[in-house]
Amino acid sequence: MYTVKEVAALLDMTNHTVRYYTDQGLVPNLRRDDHNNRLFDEATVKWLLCVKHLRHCGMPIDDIKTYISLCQEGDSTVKERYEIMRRQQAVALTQLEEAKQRIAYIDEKVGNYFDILNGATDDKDYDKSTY
Amino acid sequence: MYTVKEVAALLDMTNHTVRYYTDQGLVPNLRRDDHNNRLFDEATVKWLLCVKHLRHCGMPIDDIKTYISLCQEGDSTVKERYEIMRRQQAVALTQLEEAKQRIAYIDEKVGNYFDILNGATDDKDYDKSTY
DNA sequence: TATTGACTTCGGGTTACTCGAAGGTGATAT
DNA sequence: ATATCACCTTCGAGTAACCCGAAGTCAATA
Repeated sequence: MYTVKEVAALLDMTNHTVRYYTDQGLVPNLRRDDHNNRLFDEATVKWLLCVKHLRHCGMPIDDIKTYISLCQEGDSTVKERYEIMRRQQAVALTQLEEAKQRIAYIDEKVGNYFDILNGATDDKDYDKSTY
Repeated sequence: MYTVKEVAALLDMTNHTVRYYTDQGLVPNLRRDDHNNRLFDEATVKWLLCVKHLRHCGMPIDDIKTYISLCQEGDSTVKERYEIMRRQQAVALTQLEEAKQRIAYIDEKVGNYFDILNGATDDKDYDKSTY
């Protein structure tokens, strides 16, 4: 059983965000202790992780809510859930490519700056417009 | 020379976002034609690309503005810019790892759903809590 | 006993878009 | 000639997803 703080640390989000997601009804069957404090068991942590991943795909809260509801409805919704996840799979792959491009871009910048700081001479042809 | 729409398509952002960034002063030396329409040359497209990458690292608009200003100030700010980019490099690497984890998570979901849809029997031991 | 610290709810604030209205321009179609 | 596009512009309001802090509760520790 985890508290808000613990689960936030575990999944690398803020306490505020954890509470926000639970308040939005994105975490089914969330328990409370006798002082009304949120208590996360293994299952609720998994839901929260699912929410986190979908959210990081750019899926809006309301759409995540829909997906979670479908999950609760049983096997009849498997096809629909499959299609949702397939779409997020495509999104996630695009994100990966973008992340790589971003890294390539930044690596080049860092390299350029590094060379300048270390007094590289003009044996490299810098594009002045990039700094 | 590109119009808003063209540069938006080129860099894969919305027209609105392109205008928003320029209005925020994130694109130095942006030209206008005689009808006040924004005109992007190679240099301004590069600035916009830089803004896009930094923004996707999660850098706030105001911080990007600061970075752009430093760029305009000449070589005296190279060290500071280097340090900024080093930090974003770390962020970008973290994002890459997260993207990979996200993909692994979603791939597993998709695989599970696929197996169910294709009438897989119980030779695989599904964790029921994940659907 | 008093302080510490983590929890709660609630409501306002912030960021970065996002949208649409209202209007201008220039090219093409009737 | 004029209408209809398809762009562009500014501006201001709306939205999503946090983000923060106040005010209060409770348990454990100094």
